Amino acid sequence: MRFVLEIAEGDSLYQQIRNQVILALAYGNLSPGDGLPPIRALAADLSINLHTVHKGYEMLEQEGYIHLNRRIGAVVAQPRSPGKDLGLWQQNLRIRLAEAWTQGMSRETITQTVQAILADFVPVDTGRSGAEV
Amino acid sequence: MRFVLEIAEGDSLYQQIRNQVILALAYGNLSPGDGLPPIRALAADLSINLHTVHKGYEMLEQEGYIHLNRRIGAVVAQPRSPGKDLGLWQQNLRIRLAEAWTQGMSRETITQTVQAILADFVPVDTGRSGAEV
Amino acid sequence: MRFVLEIAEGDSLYQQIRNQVILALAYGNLSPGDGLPPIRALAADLSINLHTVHKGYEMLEQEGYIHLNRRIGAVVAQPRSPGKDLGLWQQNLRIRLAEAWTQGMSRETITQTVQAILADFVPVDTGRSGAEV
Amino acid sequence: MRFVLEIAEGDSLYQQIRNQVILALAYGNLSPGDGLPPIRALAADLSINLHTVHKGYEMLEQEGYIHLNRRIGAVVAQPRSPGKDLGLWQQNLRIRLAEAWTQGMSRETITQTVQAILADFVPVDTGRSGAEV
DNA sequence: GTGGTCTAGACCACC
DNA sequence: GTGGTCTAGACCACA
Repeated sequence: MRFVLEIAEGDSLYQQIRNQVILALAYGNLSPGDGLPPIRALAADLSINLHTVHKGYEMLEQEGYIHLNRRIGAVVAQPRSPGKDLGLWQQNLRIRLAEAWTQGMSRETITQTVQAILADFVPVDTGRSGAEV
Repeated sequence: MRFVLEIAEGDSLYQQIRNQVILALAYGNLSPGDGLPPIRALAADLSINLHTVHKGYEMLEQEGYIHLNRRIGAVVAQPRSPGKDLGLWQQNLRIRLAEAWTQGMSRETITQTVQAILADFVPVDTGRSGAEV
Repeated sequence: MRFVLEIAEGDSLYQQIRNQVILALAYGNLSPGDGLPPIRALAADLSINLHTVHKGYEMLEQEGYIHLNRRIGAVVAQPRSPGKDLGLWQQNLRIRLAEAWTQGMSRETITQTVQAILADFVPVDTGRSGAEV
Repeated sequence: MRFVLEIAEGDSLYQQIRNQVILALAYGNLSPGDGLPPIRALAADLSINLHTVHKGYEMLEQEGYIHLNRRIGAVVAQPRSPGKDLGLWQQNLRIRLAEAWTQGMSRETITQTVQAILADFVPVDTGRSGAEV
């Protein structure tokens, strides 16, 4: 997979790494069992520090998205049970939607935007896969 | 409107103030023309620093949500055109949805969650005033 | 509270910091609402690096034991819902008990040891408290 | 006995091997005099490195659980006197219990959990042999 | 003055 | 060669 860091957003570098991995998962560019680039390699590739990548990977591991393993590096985990703090997530979503709403976007437009995004998502592949890494 | 700050949230205090105002707008607890609490009063009420409240208000003004006026204080602005940086907003929304998707939430569940949130939103009243502050 | 780092155990430094805080909580030397030493101060006190302390605090925050806040530093959180991954914890406990068992410790002796430890624990104080920091 | 390695566990592979042997001993699936699988066989079976298995066995030998013999392989030793570093073990147990306690588990619940685990343990059979390996 | 992020470089544990 | 830990020092964001 290709990582593209859109620097200059509000998000920190490691947050962006975390987000990119999750997006890649949702879009099917990354599947359970796939390996992520070694920390050092990705760091070199992005010209950022090793520790910054490490922190991004650590965050993903905490959230259950990947496993970090000394032997085989970082691999995408099988999707687990709910886990996620749903309340915090919903509150965040609520704010995002409120932003659109107060900007004059109609319920229909917002819903369509959401649908359009969801339409591109791909079911998480539980089996093997040869996604490019 | 009542401001409630969650000290434990990941968002900074001024971000929370900003978010609460937008949510209040979406839920109809605040309408264009309404006045926001004076900076000093709110700061005292929340027992936080003046600067923090000011920063929150400043952010809202930059985004076009309110007008800051030394004489009459902060008042909610009329909704403007799509001013918002749509690309950044969509990208943020996309990540939020991808989080849910990769956690196993179905399109239907996600859509329902969105609908449920939108259902509670109230059209921004462009010709009223006097909402309790 | 006093931190005593028993170096040379298998645990890493930040793990030991994490453990000490949890023990302090169990023994009532630390209560919800209490402040932990600032990262830099503790680091200096223990003659270890700032980042090592930071990682320990971060771990505690992830586990819900404390809140990290730019304004007021690290404070002990109110006890939350279950949270903890019970399965992993039980497996760890099981191994610990199996070690004792296979060393010839009787059920009675093991139980007594556990009781003795539990006897010294103090209910988590939900109210204010003036525990020394 | 069957070895099952959890790649996602925090413990290293050789630690897991060591733990599984001790658990097998406690549960009576392994008894003094029994032979452990040959290093090569186990390594092949788990598809891990020879060194890793060897390190696990070495650890067990240092702790007095097994004897390593070039001719007859690894055999479970007779239980010895309290050899174990009791202080370290107790401290570890104390932390485990403190975790549960600070998560709100009551003395009764913790004790019951301990009892439930102990109930399944089987006295180490000092005069048997031939358990399936 | 507090924590948060990023960089840099070293050494270790595991495999 | 992989991730894990620790050190060191800089700069930023928030209050």
